[in-house]
Amino acid sequence: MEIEATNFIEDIINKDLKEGRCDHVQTRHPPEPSGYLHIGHVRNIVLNYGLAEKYGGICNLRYDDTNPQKESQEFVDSIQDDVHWLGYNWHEIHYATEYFQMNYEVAIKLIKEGKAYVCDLSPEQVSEYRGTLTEPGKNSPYRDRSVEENLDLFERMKNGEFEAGSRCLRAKIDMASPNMNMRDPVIYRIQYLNHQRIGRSWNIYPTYDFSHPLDDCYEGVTHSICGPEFEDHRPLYNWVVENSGLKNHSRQVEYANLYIKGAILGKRFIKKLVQDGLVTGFDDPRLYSLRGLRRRGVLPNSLKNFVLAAGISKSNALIDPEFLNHFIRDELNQVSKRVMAVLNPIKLVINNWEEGKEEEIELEDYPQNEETTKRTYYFGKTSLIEREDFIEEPNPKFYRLYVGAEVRLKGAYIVKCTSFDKDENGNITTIYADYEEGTKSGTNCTKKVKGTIHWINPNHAKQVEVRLFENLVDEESQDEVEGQERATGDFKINPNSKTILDNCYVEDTVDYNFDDRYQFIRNGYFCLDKDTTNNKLVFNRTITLKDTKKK
RNA sequence: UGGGGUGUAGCCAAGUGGUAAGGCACGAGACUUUGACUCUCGCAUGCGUAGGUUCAAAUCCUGCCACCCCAGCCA
Repeated sequence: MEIEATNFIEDIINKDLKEGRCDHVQTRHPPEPSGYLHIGHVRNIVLNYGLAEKYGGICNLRYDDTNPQKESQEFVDSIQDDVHWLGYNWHEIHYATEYFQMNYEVAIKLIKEGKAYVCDLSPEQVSEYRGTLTEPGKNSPYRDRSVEENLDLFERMKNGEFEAGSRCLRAKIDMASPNMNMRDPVIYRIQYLNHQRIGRSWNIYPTYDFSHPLDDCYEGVTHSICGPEFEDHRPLYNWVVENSGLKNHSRQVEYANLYIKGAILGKRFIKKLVQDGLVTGFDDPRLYSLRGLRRRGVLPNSLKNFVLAAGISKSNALIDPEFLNHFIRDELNQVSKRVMAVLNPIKLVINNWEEGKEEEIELEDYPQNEETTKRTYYFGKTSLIEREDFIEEPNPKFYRLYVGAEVRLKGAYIVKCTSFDKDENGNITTIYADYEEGTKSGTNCTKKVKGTIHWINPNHAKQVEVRLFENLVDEESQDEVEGQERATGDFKINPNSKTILDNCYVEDTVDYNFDDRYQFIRNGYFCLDKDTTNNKLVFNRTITLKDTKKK
């Protein structure tokens, strides 16, 4: 399924193209390598790579690696891997740190033109001088230093002569601006850190506000697409570009964030879950990290279709998880191999079936496709069926097994339940039924029954481990995790978020592969997990089937 | 509180002066060797709110309300 969607960003691009503000489209995907990618990043990735693709332009991957305090090589590697998994390719790969010399030269130009100055105020003082939301700031006493002194001081900052935090370079704009970002923003700070890519080669680091617009211009970016939090940085973005003397003028376009109700997003929250041992790692299947989703069995196109269908607007969206689930199911339904598996087995014995006799039956691998392959399976006297497919006390809304009820065994015969055994503790141990001749599936049997259940022949079964997942966050505290910033860590973890069943059976007639997706009839969509316990196959349930059972 | 942004159904979201697209969810029915899938039908006299302009307003104007972002030498 290909989702076609246009949005306001394309309107802007079309207008720019039409009015000659640009003659091509170039975007960039600018992650900071400070965490693993999660579903909230997919929209940005789809937009940047997708728009470039759509307009025949290019999209570079550019790491915004200007703050070594939060970054590491682990994250730069994982980001590339995740982008590839989503099916995108960058044109070139760049790092903000590549442009440090060029950034530095622009800074020198600004100083020479009296548009930037070295400030000796401490971080606390800078904050004090900045004023508040309602009161204007006041000028730094160092604001009017001579060009020569600024040049000298900046050079010495670069040479590592001053303590970190003791001085910084600031753009000289307007301390009384109602926009806090324009009150002489810091554009360079001193940091003596070992950067993952450039080591200790620089003692001064440009801030995002300074490097980002410049880097966009160097690369020839036409549309710099970013989150809503940068909307009031746009005047600063433009100030930097206009005062840089660079030819290319990129345009910053903001769009709103996308959140999923009940999902914990945000790098720092996911990190906390991992650190606290509440999840097994960044690829825990319960997480909405790309790694987690992937291990859970979600296919990348489902994610793309989801963000495309959700649309792009300027109002922050808190989306119902069922909306995502729909796209996950939709794709899985098309590609999954149908297989019978019993998760919670109970024995079913056919009274009127000859002991030891097995009959070949035919099952379709992909009944959702016209030209499906088929496989042979075996029906015998004893089967394993799902415990919940039998009920002791009949209920009019229940149309599976109870004494006297008729049900079809998928691919085989219609059977009628006759009795059941209980052990001394009152647990049901065996169910008995009669099969009806002439009702085999695929023959021209006209008899119809309400229910069809799946089963496993224990002589042709693999015992496997199955992992079922539910929402990580306790439902009652879901409201507290609505938005990324609101997820303060107060949420409760759902103790049932992960269930491991180790007494499950699947047909042994199927070849199981890591890349394949399976629908266990009536039990949901599954994929193989890399972990194996006791040499048993381990299946993760990606998602359940839609449940429309009448209550 | 100064500035910026956003308010269309339970959740997303089209709409740009001509009488409220679409998807998810939900409800009813058909089909069915999966209570899945598929199909059919239903689902806003209403567009945050109060006024105003107009033959005509979700769209234009004015006031008000709600939510989000900004006072890092983070991005």
